[in-house]
Amino acid sequence: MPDRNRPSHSPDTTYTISELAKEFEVTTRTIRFYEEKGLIAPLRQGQKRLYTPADRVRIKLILRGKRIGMTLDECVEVIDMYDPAHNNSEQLRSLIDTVRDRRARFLQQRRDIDDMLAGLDEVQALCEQALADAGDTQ
DNA sequence: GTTCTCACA
DNA sequence: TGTGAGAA
Repeated sequence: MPDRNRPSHSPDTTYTISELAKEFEVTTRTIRFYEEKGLIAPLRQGQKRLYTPADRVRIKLILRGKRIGMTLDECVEVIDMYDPAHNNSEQLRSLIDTVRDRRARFLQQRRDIDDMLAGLDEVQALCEQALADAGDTQ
């Protein structure tokens, strides 16, 4: 546990793989797997991996994307949009299109989830009504 | 505890 | 999309 005494918001804080694994409730194996897939690129201190706050954010984004059903490749696409590695105006226009497209897909996904939740509300209401009716006849 | 690689689903 | 095992 390096930087035990450094404030967690310090920009040069680093994390070990086990710290991040514990924090995000994944195995160290999983974090190495993400690295192998090119989703993160931690620093090295000899053989040991050292994760920067930026690496930590990337892992957080990966796991968030995963929770909403995105593939790792899709996570990469979204994460890369945060990267200001694009410079010329043609690339920037292209990025705006990508963001627009991604936004549209997220919005559709949100509408789908809302509809599914509404469906669950109906099912639950029916169940509760059925229980209440059964109670009346006993 | 961490690294890597190979196999496996 | 990961996990488990074995060896270093």
